[in-house]
Amino acid sequence: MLELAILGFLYDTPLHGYELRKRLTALIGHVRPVPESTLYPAIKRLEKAGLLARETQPGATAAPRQVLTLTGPGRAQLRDRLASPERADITDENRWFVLLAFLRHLPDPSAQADVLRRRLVFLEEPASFFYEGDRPLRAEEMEDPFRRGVLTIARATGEAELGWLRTTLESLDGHV
Amino acid sequence: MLELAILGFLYDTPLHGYELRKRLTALIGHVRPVPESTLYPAIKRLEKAGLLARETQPGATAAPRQVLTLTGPGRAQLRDRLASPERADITDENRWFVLLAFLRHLPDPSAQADVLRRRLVFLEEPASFFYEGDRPLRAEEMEDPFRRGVLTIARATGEAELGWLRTTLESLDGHV
DNA sequence: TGAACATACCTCGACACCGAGGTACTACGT
DNA sequence: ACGTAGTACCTCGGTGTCGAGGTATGTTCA
Repeated sequence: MLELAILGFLYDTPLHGYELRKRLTALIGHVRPVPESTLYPAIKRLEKAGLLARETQPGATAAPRQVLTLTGPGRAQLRDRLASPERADITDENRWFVLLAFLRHLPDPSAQADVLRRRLVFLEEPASFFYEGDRPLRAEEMEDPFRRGVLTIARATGEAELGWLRTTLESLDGHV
Repeated sequence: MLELAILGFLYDTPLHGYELRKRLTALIGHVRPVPESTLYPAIKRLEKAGLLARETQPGATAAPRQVLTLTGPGRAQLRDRLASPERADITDENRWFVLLAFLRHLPDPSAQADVLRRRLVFLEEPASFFYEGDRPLRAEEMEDPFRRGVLTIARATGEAELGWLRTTLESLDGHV
């Protein structure tokens, strides 16, 4: 998730680590913080893998900046991760939102539609959180108000997203 | 998240690891799988911390079972984690749902209400995912359909949950 | 002058995650 | 007799996470 977001932000424009961290925090910091001790090793990893290059520039007010730029393989890697996401990028809402945030970087609308369809298939799988034996329990039959809340909220989310997915897919397919 | 769920399930009834894994998979497996190589070390951790005890029983059909039972400190620990959740348990929807799944184990309705109020405060914080400089961008002004989708879905989820939180808080407060 | 805060980057160490693989037994079909 | 699937538990090793702490410069305010 972190690596995808780094690649996504740098795809638009080169950034130094500190600025990158601010943008990452705006995107995913509301859910979980982005500590520097996670970010800087991640940058190193991506650099070592040849996905980004760094260039030292004098700092605007303080220490020198390491300006990070995606390399060719780095740009290809982002498109690849967007076009062929891991299962967890589809199933985990946090990761899915990050993926959506950068999906516009996939050049082909039909490839974008394929990704949306994977999420659609996932959302259409019958799923419940709570079971009595093998039988899924519906919100109406839960006496626990908190578990009922989980089902109620999940259902509302699912419906909102299904609606959005269907209209967006229509308009994407219309452009082909 | 995993540890909270383990404590939550065992609070109801003792279970052996294999059955515990099935229930964990039903609860959170849809978002991310629960590998045995994560579960068994987690059980060991909790045992080492004195939160659960194990008792070997002959297996129903195969290998002997390790039946896991929460100890007194284990039961106290669950109530403590429910009553004073970490920030990430409030902000990360996946973790929040797990917490909700077991919140009924908090004996005091006003303590339950306090936890819901923490989530309410979090949801009421103005938050956006996307910024232009410092200014948060609204769904209407995003030309990127995917980012617009993120905002649309997040808003629908937020509204559904706020509604549920408010009515549930009313009924909890009514019982005090 | 001095404290506080922001900019900007870094390491270390403890620990959690998890794919791959192993062990051992039962049940069922062919 | 053999393969497959399910039950039931486990270790190992590579890797990612992250709190704590460190280094250095610039600005702001008392």
